[in-house]
Amino acid sequence: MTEQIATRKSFRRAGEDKRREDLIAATLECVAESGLAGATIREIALRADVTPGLIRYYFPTKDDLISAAYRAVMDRMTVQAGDALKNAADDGRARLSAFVTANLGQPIMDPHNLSLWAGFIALVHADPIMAAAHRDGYLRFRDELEILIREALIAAGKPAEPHHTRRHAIAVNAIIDGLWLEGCLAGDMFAKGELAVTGVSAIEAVLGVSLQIEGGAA
Amino acid sequence: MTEQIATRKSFRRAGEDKRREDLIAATLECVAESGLAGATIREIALRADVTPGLIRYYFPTKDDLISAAYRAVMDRMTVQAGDALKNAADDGRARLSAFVTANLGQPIMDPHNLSLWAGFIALVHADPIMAAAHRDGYLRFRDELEILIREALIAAGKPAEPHHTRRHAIAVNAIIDGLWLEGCLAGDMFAKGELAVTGVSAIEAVLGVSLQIEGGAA
DNA sequence: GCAGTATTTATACGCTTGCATAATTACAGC
DNA sequence: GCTGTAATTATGCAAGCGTATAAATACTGC
Repeated sequence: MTEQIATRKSFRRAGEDKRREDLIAATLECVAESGLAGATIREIALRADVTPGLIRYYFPTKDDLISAAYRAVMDRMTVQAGDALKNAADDGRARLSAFVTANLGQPIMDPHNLSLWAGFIALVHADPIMAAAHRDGYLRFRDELEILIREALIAAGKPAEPHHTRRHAIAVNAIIDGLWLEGCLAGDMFAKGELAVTGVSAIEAVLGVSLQIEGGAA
Repeated sequence: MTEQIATRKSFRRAGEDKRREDLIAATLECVAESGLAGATIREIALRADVTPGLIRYYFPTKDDLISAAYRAVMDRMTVQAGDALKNAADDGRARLSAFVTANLGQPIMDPHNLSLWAGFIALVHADPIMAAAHRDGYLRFRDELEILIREALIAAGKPAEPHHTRRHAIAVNAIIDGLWLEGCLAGDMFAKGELAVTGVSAIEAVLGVSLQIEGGAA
């Protein structure tokens, strides 16, 4: 039996980018599993197979890490929704439909994402910097949506005046957010794909346009 | 100059109900001001003008207090929305419209409420008790909404089959939640009453029913 | 190979937290 | 008024938190 004297942890250096990524990933794991309260420096370090001190080397304060993680989640969701557009048909209606469906299905509509998001939203009220970060994200999302709506209206041969598309964007954004919430919080109460269908239908009604075109995309 | 020896805090006994109310109110103040993280036992006790130990007398654990506070918030919002119905006309369409408008205006659509709500939602994923509390509130709200929708459809002479009203309730609930979110987070970006109007319009489109009847309610 | 430095570990400090327990005190019933 | 008890305060503890700082180590350039 070898004497197990306290020995210093062996380690390998990792590039700055890699480390930051790993630390953010570990943070998201913690939050996903036990909420923001469970995302302690020590627990995060444990998951990243690193000692707590190192975190401070890359993120001066815990808030820096947390807000970086928040941005990462938002970016990830944006990218995931964007990917759905790449595979969509050219038609504006199909694109809008694909966008909505992507946002109301896996992996975006996920309780873990909600936990993270809610934790941050709770901070928005107290922290102006966080509030600004959130507003940026919100406006970016809504602008993207407004463009998709305009394209869908045009594809359907309907007028697309800015005054109307803005209001439509607000309403459609609400539908997506609201259903996303419902799905994240009580996904088991709905059949698979039910919320996506519900969302597309509601949006069709609001826009007065059918988003289903014959021989739809895959 | 009187000797200021450490003297025991004087106190008056309060009824059990009153104390519970006060403690919950103090909890809500804390959460509203600085998020769930700011709602510590000591800070809550301070606001309620009570010593920390007393909290344990009424709420065995902190989670008990927090979840009680969450239920209180939900109940309050439910009551406020319900009040709007009392003053509404008899017509099902007017009632639905009033309900939506109430939920998308003061005092329900308020950043403080959002902070509270988000803080709790962040816990739902990790805490089964909190999850149950939320689900109860959600279903109660949606059921109430479904009844209003059915009445509105009937008032408009439209069929109101359970299969349809359920889906409608899901969609309308999403619209209300989504717009409520938008308003709470960035109320200054919208004209007063804009979101309520947007919500009613969107719901009219989804239901295929006009909620505005000639000589509308006050 | 060797020296220098950026990266990582180790250790510890000061604070705050939720919770437990014992001592006190206001009130109710007689 | 006195007594008993329920409500409240006071005190303290053990654990966990974020952060600071110094020592050790893996890698880089020569």
